Amino acid sequence: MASDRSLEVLRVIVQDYVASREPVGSKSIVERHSFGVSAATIRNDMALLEEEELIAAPHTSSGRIPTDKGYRVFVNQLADLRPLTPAQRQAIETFLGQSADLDEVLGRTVRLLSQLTHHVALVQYPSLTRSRIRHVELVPLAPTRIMTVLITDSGRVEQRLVDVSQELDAEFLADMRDKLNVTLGGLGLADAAETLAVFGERFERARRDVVEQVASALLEQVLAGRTEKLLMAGTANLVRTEEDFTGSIYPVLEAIEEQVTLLRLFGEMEPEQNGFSVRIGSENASFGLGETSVLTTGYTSTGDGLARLGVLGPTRMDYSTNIAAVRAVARYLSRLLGED
Amino acid sequence: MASDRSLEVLRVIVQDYVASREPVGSKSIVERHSFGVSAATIRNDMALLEEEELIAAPHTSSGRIPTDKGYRVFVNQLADLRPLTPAQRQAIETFLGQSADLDEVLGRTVRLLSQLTHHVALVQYPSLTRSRIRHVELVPLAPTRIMTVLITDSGRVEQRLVDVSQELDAEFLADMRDKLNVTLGGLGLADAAETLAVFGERFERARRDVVEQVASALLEQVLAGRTEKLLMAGTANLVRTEEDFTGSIYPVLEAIEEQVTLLRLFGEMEPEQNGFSVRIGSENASFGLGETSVLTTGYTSTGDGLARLGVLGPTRMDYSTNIAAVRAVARYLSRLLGED
DNA sequence: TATTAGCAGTCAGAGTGGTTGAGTGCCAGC
DNA sequence: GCTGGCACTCAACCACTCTGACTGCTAATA
Repeated sequence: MASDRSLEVLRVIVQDYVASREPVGSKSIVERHSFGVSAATIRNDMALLEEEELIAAPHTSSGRIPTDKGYRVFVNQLADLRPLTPAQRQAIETFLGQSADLDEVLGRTVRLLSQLTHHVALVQYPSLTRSRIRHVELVPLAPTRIMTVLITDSGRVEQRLVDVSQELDAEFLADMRDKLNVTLGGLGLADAAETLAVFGERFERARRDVVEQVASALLEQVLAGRTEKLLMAGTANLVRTEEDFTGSIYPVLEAIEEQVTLLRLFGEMEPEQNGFSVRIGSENASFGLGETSVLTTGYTSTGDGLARLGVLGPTRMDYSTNIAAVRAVARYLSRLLGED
Repeated sequence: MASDRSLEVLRVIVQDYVASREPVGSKSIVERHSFGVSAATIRNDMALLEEEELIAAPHTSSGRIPTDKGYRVFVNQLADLRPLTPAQRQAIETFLGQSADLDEVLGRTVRLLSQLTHHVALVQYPSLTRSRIRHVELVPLAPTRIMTVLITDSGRVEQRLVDVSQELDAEFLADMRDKLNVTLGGLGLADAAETLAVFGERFERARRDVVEQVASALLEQVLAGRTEKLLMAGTANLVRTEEDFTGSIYPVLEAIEEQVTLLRLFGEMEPEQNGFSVRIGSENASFGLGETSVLTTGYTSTGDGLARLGVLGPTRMDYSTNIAAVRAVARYLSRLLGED
């Protein structure tokens, strides 16, 4: 088993490699850190770490770099999160300080997180699955065309167009809207789906067809609410860190442009400890992201852990600082949305 | 002045260079194209073109590549747009065939255009400035907090939260909503702004404060409607064409992530001929996009030329094919949205 | 006057070989 | 368990040469 000191050696190797992007040698370790032992001793420790596959040599006569497994051990041991600088705290305050609607708050959040970490930031919209229907609106656009608008208590607004088979007068529309709101208001989405399926029965025969057309549009919206959405910012940062990737970063960019991929990834990120979750390098290989790490944490919108946010960057990243940033932003965002 | 043949030579230089990414020499021209003259003659023509700064040599003993000015002459002369392949037409049909709401149609359009051209695709939302208010909705979220929803005839939906200073009962809210809809319905946004400014006067003193809070939220939305929005897809393609940029593509990606930049660029793109507009290389230098070309055309949403869409890629791109693709997509989209 | 063939000159890029220096692995001694 | 020392390895760098793809020019030709 690796001794205390060799774990410490792993720690400084990760730190120095992240900072310099160059393989770390035994000599530079004793120079930069006060271990109180000679380079040869460090070499012995490094041999140990290499045996356990926590570090590896790009070529025979070079320093060592951490393996994915090494990063994993490093992160798991990570106790001291580097606290944010006052300037960073300030940035969070001013960025998120003003109230606005959900779209705008999340948009600002994702840009903020990307600026704080200098990596790609991701913010998932609060899932609709657990939220409740607050209001339904029907807007006539043309005699046989209406727009249905669904508003949930998480502040999300979904719209859809529906063509109906007969003309609808304003009165009838208002009546239907009121019935919909009375029936659906406050319902969870799953219950709403059930209710909508039989909603047509409340109306007279002649109107039933058209009501069911509207209801099925709403039903689609309710179901579509489960197909989650996410925001992204700072993809340019991937290019900035291009050298951290062995091949081209094209496939990486392609993968993250595919929202579905990221949503699956988010879905797999079970919270490990106090809501926080880290996936390192090859752990993401199945998503075409084998050279990237993803840090996420949950944030709450209405007192319930609904959605996640985080950053994505090269495996060689400053975990300590970034974890602190993700946590801080999530905390602020939760507080902001919790006020609702 | 450049002769007919030398313009033809320019044409094949652009074509071959775009296809091969390598400087084009006189010998390869006579080999690949049947000019019926010798390489020496072509060289004379090339000397002419170089004098007029339409082509340039990366270094003394190499072939020639087109200058930005050369591309410009080439594009202006472009008569034969390469028609889309049947497969591409098919793709457009199936992609845009199904009706859905505005967000989804535009989202699909931008992805489609990016796939057709293999470049970054841009789609501007129909501007709200010329559109009219279709409906206003007020949704109570909490006793002193409501959400205002603004729906325009271009199908756009804007939402905003507003905190008010006194509790509002449902009746009063319904009354205010009805008054708002009667007053604002069908109004252009400029007129709506004026009307909203004095809207409070219609109510009794005690309520005036709270009405004005709501009205000013709506006013903000009306004004915010002018801050235009655009969608982007296919940024990964910029990385694919990385070699076409002299330095890093980082600043390019940064520039296009800044929506404001692109919107300014779009705003400057006056339609040159039949709505189509091309900006080449250095013509975009002021936006940090001096090595990219942008092709745009307008599309119509409600019978009026409201918004633009287009592609952005390296100056060295296949103008003929891409112009055809942009045009075709704009035509389909106009038809689709015109049905409203 | 427009075109052509031939030839000298240029130069990026690829290939070669030698050198350097950072860094390891190992061993004998403390 | 730690240390100093030494032989060994190998990527990175540099200077150098060689090659081949071009052009530009000139003189001959239709």
